[in-house]
Amino acid sequence: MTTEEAAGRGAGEERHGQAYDVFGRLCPSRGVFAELADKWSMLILVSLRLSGAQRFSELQRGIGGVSRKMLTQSLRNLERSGLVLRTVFPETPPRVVYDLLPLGRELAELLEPVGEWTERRAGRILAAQEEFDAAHGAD
Amino acid sequence: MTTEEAAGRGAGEERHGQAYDVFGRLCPSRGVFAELADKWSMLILVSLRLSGAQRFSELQRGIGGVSRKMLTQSLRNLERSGLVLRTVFPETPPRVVYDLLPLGRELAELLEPVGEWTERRAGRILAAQEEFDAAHGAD
DNA sequence: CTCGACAGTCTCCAATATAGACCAGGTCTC
DNA sequence: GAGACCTGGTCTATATTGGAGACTGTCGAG
Repeated sequence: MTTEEAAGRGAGEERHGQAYDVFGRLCPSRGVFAELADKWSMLILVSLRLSGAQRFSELQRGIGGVSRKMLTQSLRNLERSGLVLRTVFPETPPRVVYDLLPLGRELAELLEPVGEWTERRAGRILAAQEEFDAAHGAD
Repeated sequence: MTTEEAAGRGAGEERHGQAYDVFGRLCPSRGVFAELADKWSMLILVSLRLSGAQRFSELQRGIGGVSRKMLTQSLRNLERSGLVLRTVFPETPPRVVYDLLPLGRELAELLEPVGEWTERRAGRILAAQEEFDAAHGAD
């Protein structure tokens, strides 16, 4: 509990008396969650888990549509948080390899089923979206 | 496979011959993933799972720091995708209750451990970040 | 009569994401 | 040895997004 949410939480309450609470606006764990709960970071973690250690350009090719900037930024973030190890081989052309650290592997293992689920249910979801749009777009 | 990634994927390859691939920039499942893999949607799903059906203002209070705008937007999205059911009771004051549909419950069950993990590991991650900042901030 | 709750919507402004150019080595080709 | 090309980035300009906070309209409380 990080002070403020000791006061008025109507719904979630303390839940299980933990030190951190992702639902608390001011709780440090919220910041952590916000950093990791983004598209690119999640895809990076899952990609590293599925395909093993990869270099920058491999990741970029593997994750369709990431810009170099976002890839750099997300990787830095993951490195900073101790989830990913960045190893530079000072050869030419330079080679930089990224791999999961134990902490990152833990999260990647939780995230992988989310990716699978998305692929498995994508058809159903797309259908629901079309239905919704048909019903609400043409009021 | 959605055409384009049949061509050059160096790292991930087809993986397991699935129809959808979240790593493909043009794959519809990527869009689905991008919509669901955001902070607020994930917190909403977990909140609904932990605390059951809730009305708009309960969700807002429960999820510290959501603006009404983002809450509305994320809920609409979840409703549109068939993960969440929105029920309006035309009373006064108006009452709108949100609950998980089976599809949403599935995802929420996968997401809950991610929230727990974040809370459990937040301390470690925060420490790693400080260490990183100390090492790299003061070069 | 004014205040607040409810479930939003709307507008404005700041922060963020993306595309694409640019960079510093070094190697390879000719 | 000039130019093209690879790597892993950074920089910049523009598009998109996110948050603060005012507005809506009906009701019950004080």
